[in-house]
Amino acid sequence: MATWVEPRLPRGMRDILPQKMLQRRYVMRVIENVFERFGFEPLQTPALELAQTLLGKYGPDAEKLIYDARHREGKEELALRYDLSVPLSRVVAMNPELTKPFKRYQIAPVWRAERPQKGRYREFYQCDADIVGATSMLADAEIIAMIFAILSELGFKEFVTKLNHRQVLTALGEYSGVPTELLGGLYRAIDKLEKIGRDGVRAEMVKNQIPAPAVEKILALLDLPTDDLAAWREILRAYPRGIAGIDELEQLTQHTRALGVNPARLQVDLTMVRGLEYYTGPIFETVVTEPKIGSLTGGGRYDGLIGLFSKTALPATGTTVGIERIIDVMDELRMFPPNLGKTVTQVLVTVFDATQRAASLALGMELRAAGVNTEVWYDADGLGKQLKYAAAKAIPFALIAGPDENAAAVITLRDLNSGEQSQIARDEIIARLGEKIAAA
RNA sequence: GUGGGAUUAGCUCAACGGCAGAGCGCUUCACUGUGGAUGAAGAGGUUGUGGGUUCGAAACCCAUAUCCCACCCCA
Repeated sequence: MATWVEPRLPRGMRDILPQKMLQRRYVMRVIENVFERFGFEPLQTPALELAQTLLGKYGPDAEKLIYDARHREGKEELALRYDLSVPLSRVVAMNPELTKPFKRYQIAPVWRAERPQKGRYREFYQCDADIVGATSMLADAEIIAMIFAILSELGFKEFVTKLNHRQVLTALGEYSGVPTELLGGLYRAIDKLEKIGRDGVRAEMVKNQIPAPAVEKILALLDLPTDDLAAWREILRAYPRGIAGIDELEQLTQHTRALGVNPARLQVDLTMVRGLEYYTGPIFETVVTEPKIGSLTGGGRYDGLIGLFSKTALPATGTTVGIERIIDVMDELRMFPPNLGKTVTQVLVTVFDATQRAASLALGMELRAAGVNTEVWYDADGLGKQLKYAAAKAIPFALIAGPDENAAAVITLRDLNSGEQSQIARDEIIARLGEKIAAA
């Protein structure tokens, strides 16, 4: 035997035990169903990518969080994927024959070496849906409509999707005259407006060495309502990129209305910034106000990314749905459907004694053949122990058959939730149990 | 990556320099055809890990790991 080691997990990683797995699977199935309803196809890619595939795509800050994953004696420089958009771009570049627009979804783990916190893990699942090869703002609008479909289907009421445009932010930089190398600091300061207020943003800009005249110009802008497109259009009229961005935001909001998106839950917010460097067009982010847990979805248009892997550039837009945070929020707010069980098992077939074992096993296999998730007890234990097991696992039903039942050709069906028992003819048991399960 | 708090039985916590404990849970029994009720008995601990101070450390000091909180960033 090897030496004893205390069982531990790597930092920021966790096991997902069966009861939690059932919740996760429920959320994933809802999301997958909505994705497919909008015509997105499933895709899978390796957890590992060549390091060069990932490097230089996310910006220096994010790049520090990428996990190295070299084989001990391997020659390839490998890294664990950091998101699903870059692998998608690689796939599209490698498979030019894919029919465009290419709509795919992928639900898979990604790894980021961040400092863990509640709702922030180093290994976590992302659910991405992207459209490659469409320049129309209708594609972006469809992504937003899909986010709304997912969140409302999961039972979310208090959420808001914020919209901004990378080109508007770029124009804002041009307008204020902030040098390119300081733009990141400028955007990050602006992004905090809601959180730290106007004076906080001023302090943040000063801290980030934004020149004083630029600080004043930006602050004047921030005094406008953050969704006043007309006012911003006027101010940015000398900056074609800004105007183009505002045009696109207007088209986008119109399209979302045509798609039935509730306008009250969609807010243009010209101070919303997303960190990833590859965004080029509209950007969007969904936040819930109730538990403060950060954003539930985030995405945008990245028309330049695929061009980094291919001679022919392709436009792309999409979103990440933050399943981990959705699950955390739903757990906290008890949003899971009440009939979402704690176990997959629907019935426990008890074994009355050794002479009944064969009969119980046969009954169990019959139930399984009929599609009922069934467990059969292993040992010659008392019924008390067997029912206690069923109760501990929250198995809803138990079947009992001893000499009394045999004599009458019946089986006792016990409902563990109500404690009610009924005798059912042996040859009707599958049909009757099926009804009970359906009603539960 | 920076700063703060926490870490003792499976879980929630107590003991604050002098014999490591309680509640819940678990096992067995009261109960040879019935779980979540009651009563009794029992099992379970390198006090996160490694050093140090002390006659004596769960407690004080140092380091380290993990979790939580705030930054940073983000799903």
